[in-house]
Amino acid sequence: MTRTAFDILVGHNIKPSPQRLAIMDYLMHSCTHPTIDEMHTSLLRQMPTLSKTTIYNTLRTFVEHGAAQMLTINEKTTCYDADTEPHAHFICERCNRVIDLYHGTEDIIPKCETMHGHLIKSMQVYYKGVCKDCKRELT
Amino acid sequence: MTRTAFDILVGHNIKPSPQRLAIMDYLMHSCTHPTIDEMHTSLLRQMPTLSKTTIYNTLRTFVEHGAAQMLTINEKTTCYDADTEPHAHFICERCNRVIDLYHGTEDIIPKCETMHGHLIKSMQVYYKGVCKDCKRELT
DNA sequence: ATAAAAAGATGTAATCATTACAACTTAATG
DNA sequence: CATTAAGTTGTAATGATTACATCTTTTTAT
Repeated sequence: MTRTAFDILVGHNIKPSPQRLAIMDYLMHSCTHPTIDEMHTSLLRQMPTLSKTTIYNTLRTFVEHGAAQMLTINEKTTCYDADTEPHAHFICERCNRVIDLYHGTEDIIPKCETMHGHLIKSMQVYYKGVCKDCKRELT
Repeated sequence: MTRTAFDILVGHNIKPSPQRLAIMDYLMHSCTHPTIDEMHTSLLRQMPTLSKTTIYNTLRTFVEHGAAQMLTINEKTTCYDADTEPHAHFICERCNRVIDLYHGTEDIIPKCETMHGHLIKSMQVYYKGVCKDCKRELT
């Protein structure tokens, strides 16, 4: 039983407006960690009146309610991930793709509670380098 | 024997111009992970002609040569760290301070070589929450 | 040493992601 | 059904970063 965008929103106490549902649905089914601009461009087809401001507002809401995470791995533009399970991200300096890495974070997650007296609320692990595909093309 | 800014620059094949030396020296002796703007404001006193563009150029050079690391933990502005040893960073959502955390990264560093076929060149670990001092003030 | 070329620094203008804000629309409440 | 709150939209403002042309300093070759 896969969770729908509706379930996710309601489960995080976010009112499911048509715009929010469309944005969450897009984010859930995208594996490319889209930017605000990409989401806007793509979603305009199915929702021609959708404004960029709404996407900004919506994603801030999602992040505040824990329904998505914001990635600042790319200095240029922020991107987003609907998968809120702790996992690392890799960015390729050549093709700029952001790729999920599901290994490597287990060891530092337990320290998420408190650390040196600071209250830890979230964590991000970012790797940078050259992805598998670009590596091949560079030979 | 503490390494000087001169040593660091020469050791990373960066020509030690007066501006670069001043910037590296400031970065090395600062524990606050300064932004470009903060560096500019502070360094203007001792070097009144120093331009912001030069600081941007210089820090790009430092990062490219591995003499400093760029931190994108704060969505608002990029900040920098002259300590290139792998360590984590914590940002306080209340006072916005960026604090070094020297524990928690050892476990994932060994995976820095390759991972799922990707070539890993660098890594960042970011924690967010409320710092010790702000926690106390909130009681 | 000196002229030519390269590297570095500076200031201004342009770019572009993000935010502020006011007007408008839709949903909730009584 | 009327009133209020919540959500959406478009435009304008902000502010970090970059592009670029000019100027200065350093390096190289004659």
